[in-house]
Amino acid sequence: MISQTAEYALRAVVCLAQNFEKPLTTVQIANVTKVPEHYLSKVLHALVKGAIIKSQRGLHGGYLLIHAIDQLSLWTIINAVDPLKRIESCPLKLGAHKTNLCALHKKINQSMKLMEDTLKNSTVRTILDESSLIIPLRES
Amino acid sequence: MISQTAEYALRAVVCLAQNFEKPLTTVQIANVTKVPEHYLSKVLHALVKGAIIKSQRGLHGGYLLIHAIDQLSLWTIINAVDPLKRIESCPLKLGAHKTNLCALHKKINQSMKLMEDTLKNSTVRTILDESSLIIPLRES
DNA sequence: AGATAAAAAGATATTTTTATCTTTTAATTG
DNA sequence: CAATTAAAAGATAAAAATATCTTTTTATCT
Repeated sequence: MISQTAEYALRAVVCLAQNFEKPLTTVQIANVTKVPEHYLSKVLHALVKGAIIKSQRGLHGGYLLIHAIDQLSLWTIINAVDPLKRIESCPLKLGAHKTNLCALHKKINQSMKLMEDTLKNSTVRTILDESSLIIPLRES
Repeated sequence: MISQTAEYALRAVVCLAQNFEKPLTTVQIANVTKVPEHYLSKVLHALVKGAIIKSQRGLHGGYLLIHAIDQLSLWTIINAVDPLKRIESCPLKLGAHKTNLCALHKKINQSMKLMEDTLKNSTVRTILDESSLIIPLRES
């Protein structure tokens, strides 16, 4: 439903949000998020290209969030690495359904929109603030 | 978001619902739904195993719906071929998050639940009834 | 019983996603 | 400038999803 890659991206950004002062390296993020290190490196790169985070090479380098955490939605993060594509046109390519999706695809699309809207309305800050005793990525 | 396989299953069931009197063969369904014939055969088989449809071999055989179309939800169909798995436990396997998901996974899960609920509340009848000029799977 | 129709089952292939490993490039520090 | 650190880039591998093709089994009809 949400790809592994998207889940990894969300973890990485939450991790960066929890440590927003200093750059974190791939290895550090991998340790906290439990994402395979080398795969994470690709995901982080996608987030850089998607302008969610920025990277700094060399000593004391690593990754930093670009956005304020209350401006950054889960949807934005997911979309940077693995767009949740809605149904824009008839999957069967029926001409008659071009402008108007049929009830089946409308309904599927609507259900996906609800999910999308929820993710659009959830900022990283929401996630950090809602954590009480259970802190994202933290064991205790 | 919804797998290709699930989309195919939905199309197949809608097709059967539109022709509920007589069994339709794989080839017939494939033609209407524009699903690759041999792949469809696997999907239909999964629907049989999932007790959504029944099959009849031999001459005049094919597939038939088992359920009344107003008892059958899109979710049930999708689940038979490609379960939309919600987040049941912490993907990081953090002990502290065992009973209580963290805010991140709660939120992802909640967004998936909305989608799931929409699909649970949509029956095949809803889909057929809502079609006015635009009929599912039909060109004109 | 024999011919035919159609699903079931199984084998193989292709594509996409996820994961790993290595080499290259860029930044920092002494 | 040399050494070190870390991201970027590229190459390869493994796994999962999707697709195709062939053979087998079961049912129907004459």
